[in-house]
Amino acid sequence: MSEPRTDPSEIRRTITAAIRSSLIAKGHATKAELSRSLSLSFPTISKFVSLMEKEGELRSIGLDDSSGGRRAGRYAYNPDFMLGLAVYLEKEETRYSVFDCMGEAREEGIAPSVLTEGIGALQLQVEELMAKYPRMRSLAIGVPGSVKNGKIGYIPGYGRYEGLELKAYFEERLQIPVRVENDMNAAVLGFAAKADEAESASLVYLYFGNNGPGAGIMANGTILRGNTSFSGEISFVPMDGQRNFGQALQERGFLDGRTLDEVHVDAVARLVAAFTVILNPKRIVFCDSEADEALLERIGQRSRSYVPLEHLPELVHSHWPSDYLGGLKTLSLEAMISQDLFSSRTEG
Amino acid sequence: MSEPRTDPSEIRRTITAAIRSSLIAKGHATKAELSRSLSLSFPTISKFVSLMEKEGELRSIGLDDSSGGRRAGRYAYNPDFMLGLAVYLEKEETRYSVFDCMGEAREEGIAPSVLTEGIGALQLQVEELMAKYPRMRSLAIGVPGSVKNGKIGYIPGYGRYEGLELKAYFEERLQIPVRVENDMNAAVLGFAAKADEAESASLVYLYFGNNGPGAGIMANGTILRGNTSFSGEISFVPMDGQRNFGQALQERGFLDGRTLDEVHVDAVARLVAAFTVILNPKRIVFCDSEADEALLERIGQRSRSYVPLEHLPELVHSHWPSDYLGGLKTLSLEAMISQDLFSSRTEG
DNA sequence: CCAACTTAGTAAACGTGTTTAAAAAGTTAG
DNA sequence: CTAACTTTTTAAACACGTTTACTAAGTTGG
Repeated sequence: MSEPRTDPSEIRRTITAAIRSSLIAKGHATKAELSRSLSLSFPTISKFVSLMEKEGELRSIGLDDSSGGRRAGRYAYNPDFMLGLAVYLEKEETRYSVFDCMGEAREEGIAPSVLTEGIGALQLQVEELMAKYPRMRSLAIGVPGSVKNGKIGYIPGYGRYEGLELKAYFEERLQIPVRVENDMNAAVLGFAAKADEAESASLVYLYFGNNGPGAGIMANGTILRGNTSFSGEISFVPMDGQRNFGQALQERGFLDGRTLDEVHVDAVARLVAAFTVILNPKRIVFCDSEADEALLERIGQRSRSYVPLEHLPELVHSHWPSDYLGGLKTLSLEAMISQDLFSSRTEG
Repeated sequence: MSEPRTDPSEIRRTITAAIRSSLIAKGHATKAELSRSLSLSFPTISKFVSLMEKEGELRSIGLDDSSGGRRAGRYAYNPDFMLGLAVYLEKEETRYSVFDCMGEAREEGIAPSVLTEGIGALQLQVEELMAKYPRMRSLAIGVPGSVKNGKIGYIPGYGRYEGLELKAYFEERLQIPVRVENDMNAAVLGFAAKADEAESASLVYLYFGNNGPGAGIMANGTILRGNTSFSGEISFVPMDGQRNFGQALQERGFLDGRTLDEVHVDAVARLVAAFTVILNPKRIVFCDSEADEALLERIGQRSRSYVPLEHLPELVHSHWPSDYLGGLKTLSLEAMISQDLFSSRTEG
């Protein structure tokens, strides 16, 4: 009961997106290269590339050296053509980043938090940036709560955002595609994009914060949300006796901005084992502010008492804020890339 | 870097598959209905349907009553056009089922086990059935071991099958599409198909056998295999103290064909909690031979001490053998449906 | 029973990606 | 520096789903 998509505008959109994606990933390419890598005929690629160049989206960057015949023209994506905006809402502040398709930041900044103020304040901040950057073409919003289809679910401590259709709200008002995602899920997306993981990879991003631990989970290349958006609430994993993981972390006094204490190694190892047995991920990522190399080594060691070594995921650490932002950029970029060039051409 | 599929033969295959799928699901339809539900133009549907009728794949079943205008011709899928074969390898025997696109069994039977004999014996059994049913168009094989891309991985106790490219082996020799799947994964697919789960559903199928427990896991609509095909080896989930789930089941003497003992309720509840926290599935399915309604109620009760009630999955039981077979049928049917009508037309 | 209306199906024109043929632009050997 | 060869690009013919116009077949009211 799947719907084949054979309408011309859909095909055109797909081809445009493929060219954009390929050109941005590779940096530059010739028409022949695109034709080969995208499995589209040369004339089709030629038509699209020429049109996109005329629109200013692509730039010719000269001719290749000859490889035995006529020299090929080489094209690059024009990074000024479209910009993206990533906004992440935090307790104390709202952070934002304006960036181009190469991921280069054009402007980054911190604004007052809107979590207590409501959506109007956020809308003002976004509209200000859109006015300043008229080529803004997509928006990604990261929030510290559960999200499903652009709608905010449970968001502890910020009741006025609960149940809000954030994606629909901004798409209607801004007329650009909007993506909304939970912070941990964005981080796991960002890490996967950075690490250039295979499309079907499974990956877990762990965070042990002051507001209780959480995990972002990617399985078979997609973000796991679960039936009631409860996926990743690892605080409830049963441990020894009647304790759960959250309680185990707090016992013997848990961190306040400090590194994850070594006394919690066993609790984390049990968690790692549970993930291994259920998801069998390729990697589990820790925040580098919470776990260093030595600690990961100890956790890995301990995990081996629960699960055979050959099935244990690689335990790595990474910079959480960068991955979070990277994930939002990835989401924004995907939305940007799949836009139809001809749908809303109001400007000359 | 995705590859747009614009080649004519691919589009034709997609359209044919969509018509088959829709017609089989609905039982019958008119051209206009198909055109609407598949979002394809009437002339295209008309062309395909007429051709498929001429080939004998569809049958006209008369005219509808008029709904105010010319009466519409109604078409049904011919269940004799293609047959599927499901084979599942077990220790003591090989079971098989020949069935049509409606899932109706045409022949079912038991043959000697080939797990100790090797692949040659299996090939003979299959070829015999193919000779008897010349309209056999796809084969699904279920095995009690891990499978990835049609290749058998770890299969405890049957070393001669380990590492075998089962799918490639039979596709080459039989010239029909072949699917190979692990038994628990097939069961979860079968249950999902039967229960008509949403495409993005998460589902876990639990089994506590004599050879140790296992789980089939579906997340976001796809089967979870994991990085080293270790997903579902729930025997290793850490429990109280230094025990794991497998050991907890065996302590105090575990079942021999008997119902899951009530003394293991806490162990299962901890397992349920782990799944809830990581996958947050909609349902967890137990074999009805291992757990009855009353026991599920007790497990559910106990689980609530670990995880908030509103996030707990529904605990249900189902007939494992039926679900296993159903999953293989689903796989076989999918392969059948997506075949190109014109690729290998040797017969008149 | 015939005019007006409704729904199903067919035929021709159209749009768009592909295939095939030809031209353009370069390299290399003698 | 020209003949033979490569590779890139353009142009024309083709294939196939869609759109549009039209024909077929049925209903209903006067």
